[in-house]
Amino acid sequence: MPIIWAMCSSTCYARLSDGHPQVANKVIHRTVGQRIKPVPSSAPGVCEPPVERVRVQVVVATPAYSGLDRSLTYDSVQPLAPGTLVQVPLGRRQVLGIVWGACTPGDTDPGAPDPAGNESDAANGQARSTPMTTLRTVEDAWTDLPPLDERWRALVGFAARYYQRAPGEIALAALPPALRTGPAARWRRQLQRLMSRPVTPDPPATVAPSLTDAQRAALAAIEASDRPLLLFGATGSGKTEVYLQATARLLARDPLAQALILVPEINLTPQLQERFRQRFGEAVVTLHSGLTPVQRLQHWLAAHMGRARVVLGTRMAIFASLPRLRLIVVDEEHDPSYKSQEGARYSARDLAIYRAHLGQADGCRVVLGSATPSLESWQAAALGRYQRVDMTERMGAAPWPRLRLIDMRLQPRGTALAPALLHAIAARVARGEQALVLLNRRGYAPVIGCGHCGWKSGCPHCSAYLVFHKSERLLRCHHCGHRTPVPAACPDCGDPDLQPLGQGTQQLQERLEAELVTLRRPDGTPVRIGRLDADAVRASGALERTLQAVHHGEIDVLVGTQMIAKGHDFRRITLVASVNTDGALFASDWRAPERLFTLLMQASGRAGRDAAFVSERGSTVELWVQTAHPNHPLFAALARHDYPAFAAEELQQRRRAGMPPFSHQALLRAEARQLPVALQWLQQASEATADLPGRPHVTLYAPVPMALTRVAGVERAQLLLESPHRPALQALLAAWMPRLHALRASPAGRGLLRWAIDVDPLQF
DNA sequence: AGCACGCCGACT
DNA sequence: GTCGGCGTGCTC
Repeated sequence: MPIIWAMCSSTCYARLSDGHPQVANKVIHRTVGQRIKPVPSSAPGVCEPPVERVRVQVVVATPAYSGLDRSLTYDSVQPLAPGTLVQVPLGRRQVLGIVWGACTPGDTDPGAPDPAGNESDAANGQARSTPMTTLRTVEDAWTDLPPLDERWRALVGFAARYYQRAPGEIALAALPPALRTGPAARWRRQLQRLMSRPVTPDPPATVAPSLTDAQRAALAAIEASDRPLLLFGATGSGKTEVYLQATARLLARDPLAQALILVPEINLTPQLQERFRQRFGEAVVTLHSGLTPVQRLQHWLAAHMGRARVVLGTRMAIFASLPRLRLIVVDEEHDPSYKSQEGARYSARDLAIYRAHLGQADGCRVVLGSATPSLESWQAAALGRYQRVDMTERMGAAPWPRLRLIDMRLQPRGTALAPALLHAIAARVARGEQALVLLNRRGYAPVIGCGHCGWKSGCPHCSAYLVFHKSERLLRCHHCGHRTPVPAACPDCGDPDLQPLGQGTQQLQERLEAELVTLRRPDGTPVRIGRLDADAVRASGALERTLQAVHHGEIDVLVGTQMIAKGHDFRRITLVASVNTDGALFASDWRAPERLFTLLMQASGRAGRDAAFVSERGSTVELWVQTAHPNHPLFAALARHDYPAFAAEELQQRRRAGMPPFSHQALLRAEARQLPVALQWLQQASEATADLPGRPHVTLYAPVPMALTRVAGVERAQLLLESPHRPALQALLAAWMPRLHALRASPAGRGLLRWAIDVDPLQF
């Protein structure tokens, strides 16, 4: 006992004398465990006397607001190359870290400023002079794995600086979770198994289809250009074949080169994945959140070791370790899912540009492809920063769908589906054609209400309505997950007359089933209505089953949210309809028109993919849109499938209003139990910018509650910053961060739950 | 973020 | 008299 006492901290001693045996025992065990355990070392023999002790800078997964946002200094018994994975003690835990700077001699004067060549540390070098004697030791180093290369670290460093996060947070989040959490032994086995596998066979010799002139021109431009390439190609114009052949030619030219293909959501584009597999076989790996931990580790390792030649993945794949990366493709570059909405809010598309820039000396190219590019990219091409290549011709497809606008002002109030549209759908189904019906609301009805007193089904935790899900007989909150049985009577007045208000995909499906129940297909079989939304695809395999059923013609009408507009190549669809369009047209979000145009273009691209099928039965291809604003200029451009015209119009408005891409924005978000706390903190944060660099060029707006103020019992508010000058905004944000940390810790931050900065926000 | 400590309310 | 809530603070 006396020995233990001597090693205990003073608090522990005090506890013992307090006479709380249980508490004291807990403390003793922990303290003793920590102090007595000999420090394991990867080179036990050289531990004493220290031979080549060095200090290393290590980043670990600590978020920016933890205060530990810079690299940590550890003692090491051997020099470690930057990029080496290490296991280090942090508090009572052992965590995975990455060596981030060059090693420095271990015998430096403890008080001397950190001599590591780490600029961020040098800039914030105050109070970093941890005395040598207290330095803890690197526990283990994965020296059998090649270190993460300099370019990768530069990418992570840039992302950290630009998005105002800790390098360690971004770096560690980019590694497969199994590496971070799994036991080292299992990880080593994986690595060895992978190393012992035979080398990836060369891609199968497939016959690539011959290219159109436009495709050949695009291919040539990819190889010749020293700028990012914006591939402006209509749906069905053969963009994918350009990606495939650009990749094939690269791999043939350089036997070690790697290509990175980014897609918005891999589950929704099984056909793209299949084509890459067919063309490149084993040389392709995927990287996305749907993989099992072991798969993700294997695929990541394959990329890191250079065994995978092609990585096909979602936004997270932008951080894959690819030592011989020579080509990056961002397919559907306008898609908002490239912008991360939690954690470090990075844009994979923007980082792709930077990553290609980092690899430019080695001839790394980047291609952004879209039929409806983001206005940011469109403007960059107009300014010559990107090179634009057009592919306007649709291959093998029928003429563009004709736009049919249904003026909802002329329909009886509350009409969900205009009779004319219903007839059109029925006519097509009777001819053996298919229809796609878009409705961006899942569930049966977005809200239920009391016809007597006006009560509506609000969520108790959120400032949102509970959505009525008829099949489950539940009211569900789509924001916090709250679920409750549908009440038999109004909770306020007891009236049993509760009505579903508005229409969701479930109701639309039910409605169409009822309306078309007597209808028969050409072969005499009854009509089938399918549904595709987040609820319908929750069950595993449901998505694939439904997609297959549409392909095989078992489903005649597919109702769904925007996910039905993406990527699928359905051959027999001749009619696409948007049922509830106006919500997006006049939303408070100023990017809503852009998203609507993109969605409707994308959706109409699903129709008439097979020209022969359409002409065989003398049919036409149509896009039906129900709207109360048929004269909106957006529809004029849509009728002509004229993205350039739409972009020109929208850019002109943006320029006048000083909106992106003519300005750059950042949001400071704050969350608190009480709204005033969040608002007041933002106000103080705003005032704390007065003397910051860049301030004269930055506009700060008043703190406001978010559009959806309360989610899961937390009130959210935000402060918008805007500047025509990106460096000014960046300088302000960087200088602001330490003050925000201080403000959080001060009395002003009392009651604040969280805060975060979102650079280039997409959602407000 | 984890993970600890510490100080207050309901139970064996 | 203990179990357990989450508020505050620290981690090279």
